[in-house]
Amino acid sequence: MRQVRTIRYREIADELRRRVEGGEFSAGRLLPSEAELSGAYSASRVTVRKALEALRAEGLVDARQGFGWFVAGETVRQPLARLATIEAQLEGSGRRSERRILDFGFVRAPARVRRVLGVDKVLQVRRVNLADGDPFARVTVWCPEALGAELSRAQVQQRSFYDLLPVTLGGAVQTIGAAAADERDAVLLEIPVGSPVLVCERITSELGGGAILMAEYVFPGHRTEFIVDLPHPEASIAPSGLRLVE
Amino acid sequence: MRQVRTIRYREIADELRRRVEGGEFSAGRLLPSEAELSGAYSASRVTVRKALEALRAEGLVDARQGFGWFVAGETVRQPLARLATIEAQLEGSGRRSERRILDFGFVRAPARVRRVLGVDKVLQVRRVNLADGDPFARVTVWCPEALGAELSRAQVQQRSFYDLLPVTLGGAVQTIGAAAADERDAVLLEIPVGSPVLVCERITSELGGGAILMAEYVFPGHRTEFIVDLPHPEASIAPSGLRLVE
DNA sequence: CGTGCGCACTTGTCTCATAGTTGTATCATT
DNA sequence: AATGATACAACTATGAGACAAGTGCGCACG
Repeated sequence: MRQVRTIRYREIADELRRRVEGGEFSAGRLLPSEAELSGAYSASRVTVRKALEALRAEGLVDARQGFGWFVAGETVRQPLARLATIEAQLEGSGRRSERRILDFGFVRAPARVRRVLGVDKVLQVRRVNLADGDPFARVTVWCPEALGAELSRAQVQQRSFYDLLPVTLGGAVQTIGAAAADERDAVLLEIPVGSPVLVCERITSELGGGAILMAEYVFPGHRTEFIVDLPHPEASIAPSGLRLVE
Repeated sequence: MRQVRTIRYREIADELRRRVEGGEFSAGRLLPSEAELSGAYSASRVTVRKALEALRAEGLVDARQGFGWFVAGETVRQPLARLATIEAQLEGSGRRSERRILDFGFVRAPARVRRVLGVDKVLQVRRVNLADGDPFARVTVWCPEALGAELSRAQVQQRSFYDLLPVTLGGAVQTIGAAAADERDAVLLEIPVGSPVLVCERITSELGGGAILMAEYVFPGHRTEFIVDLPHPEASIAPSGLRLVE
């Protein structure tokens, strides 16, 4: 029988795959550093890295420079309890968050936006939100021209509308639905055309006033989910909840 | 013993979340100052702040400059506390609701259900919910064999599990995601294969205990959407003057 | 008695420093 | 070609500290 020449980095990759899939490193926890693994498996860092990169190619793990290796593929879970920006929630869960502005301009509002905000001309900003470098949401925000007149493209890229607007926010109503990705969103979110997406619409009101901000969010279905904490399920019919659309 | 790599600020965030949710700091009451927490956890103010900001992103706490950190309060919990059974909501909106049981039996639980409920054998009920005669949800419910042993097929057809189970329900956690309809669900819901659906998973716990009921809901995307009312924490914060940290 | 001012304390936001991590080379060895 | 050894750059989490800005409170002063 011929001696099979084992390739060390594949052995290590198999071993690590076993450990990761076995749940040894739960979500959020880091894998041992390359240096530690190097010691544990008596292999050089080069070899350990090759193994880890093989697993990254499979989508099992991922790494950030200066941070470490971690189990990948956990969906972004958005707690749906309070009025917060997605960016804040991402930062809070330790992810890197950026925005890429697609377009920025003052336009005549689409019919529905006109009806909700009660104005004709609006600032419309389309952008893509990235989580750890991957596209994670396509967002369109509309705000009345009067309020948005002071805003610049650079400002909108760096901070959220919630931070920028010079008003006190009163609350919001958000709807969550499912749809199929159209071609434009599919390209932006790097998913196949027709794959399921979560579509949300959020109408934010001024404290004690009417609607001042309207936004549409499109999340890829495989990466995102909302999570709702229900302290007392026996309470009955609510203003919020599931709604049948005609 | 191998050293587990952790991220300090996440540890502190978890610990603080535990303390806040455990009711150690009642609503409106101040948390210890960043300096105190820094000393208590032997971490720098930077790290403590990162933890607190993570909790703020979740909406659990908030802060005001020169004042302190405080629990964001019960006031916001109520509106969301009422996502009751789907049937109750339908009845409330004046629609006729029925259930059609697809199958009813005691089986070995799927892996995930086993992990959540912590039991091996379960009662599994699959059904379709109808609104005004049209299918609008495919539901699968799992409950531990011990609890479901007394239930009959006729019973689950007529009443909801919430009504039937002889325990006091404590709360639930529900996730909402998007997916594509597989063939089986497509037939049941009378929609094309691959069309977008809302997929929800609800884990209900016994009062003061662990998970006792797990359910999966599949709604056709074109007919259903969730609507959520999001109050703003700032609006409900008690004004200054309340300063009660031992 | 009331009012303004300062003091102590808080969060918000910087800077600088350090240790540990991944990313990416180069060169030698088997 | 796979592996080992090494070096360095870029990045991250964390620590320590300084300062600005906001808040609450009590005290001196009018």
